[in-house]
Amino acid sequence: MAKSSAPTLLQGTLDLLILHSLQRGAMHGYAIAQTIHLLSDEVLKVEEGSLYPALYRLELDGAISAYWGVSENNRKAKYYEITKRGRKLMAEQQETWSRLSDAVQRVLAR
Amino acid sequence: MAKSSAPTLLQGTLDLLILHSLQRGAMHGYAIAQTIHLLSDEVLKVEEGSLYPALYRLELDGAISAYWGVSENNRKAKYYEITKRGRKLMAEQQETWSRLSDAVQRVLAR
DNA sequence: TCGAGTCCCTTAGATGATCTAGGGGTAGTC
DNA sequence: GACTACCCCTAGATCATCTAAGGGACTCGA
Repeated sequence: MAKSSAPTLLQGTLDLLILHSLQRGAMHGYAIAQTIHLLSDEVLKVEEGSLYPALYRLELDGAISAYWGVSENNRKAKYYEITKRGRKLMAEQQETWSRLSDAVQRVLAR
Repeated sequence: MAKSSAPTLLQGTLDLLILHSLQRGAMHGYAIAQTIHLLSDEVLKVEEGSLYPALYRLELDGAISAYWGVSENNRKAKYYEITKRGRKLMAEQQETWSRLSDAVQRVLAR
């Protein structure tokens, strides 16, 4: 029962992190994972088996759109852009995240 | 796909919140849920269907121990106490929570 | 030129926390 | 006598994430 391995992500934050990354412009999946890893000072790690299904979900939902291109390393890569709907979704999720994480902080502080 | 209803809890924080609540002394389940609700300024809401299985898990794991008693309202109630093992677990989970939520904050701030 | 390493994508299946939605019993109050 | 608040329990579903696999293509050093 005791889960020994440290989690690499907080449940429920992946979509938000992805959408936030895409705000700076189109990126391919692999780069999104790297960006999150780096911007979090290597604390957060997005597994590929989590990332790609999440991208698929977000695309289905209309939050992002995809097109095939070529990466800086000259490899075929699927680029994602955030849509208007995606920006709205991101704002909502960021608001929710703030509300809840602040609430947890409050409880733990008392 | 679009989940419309606002979540009432951050996934992965329930055990931590419960253990933290029990630090002040023994409490019965119903009161734990109320405490979390109140201390979070009514933002966090613990459903009974989440709470009791979590208490059962924690007891199985040896993080808390239980005994039957009578509540302030003169009702039969199951009281829980945090164990030494539970305090250790709580410290670890609090550390993990801080690390990860800070990391999310960092990413979102950039 | 060949092998290793990195880059990039995909997917099936397992896992596990939480919620939904039911159940039931008891005490106090109108 | 009914109603409300208090208190506990559990089966089943849901859903995000991870594990673990597989594959193709480019680059660079030996």
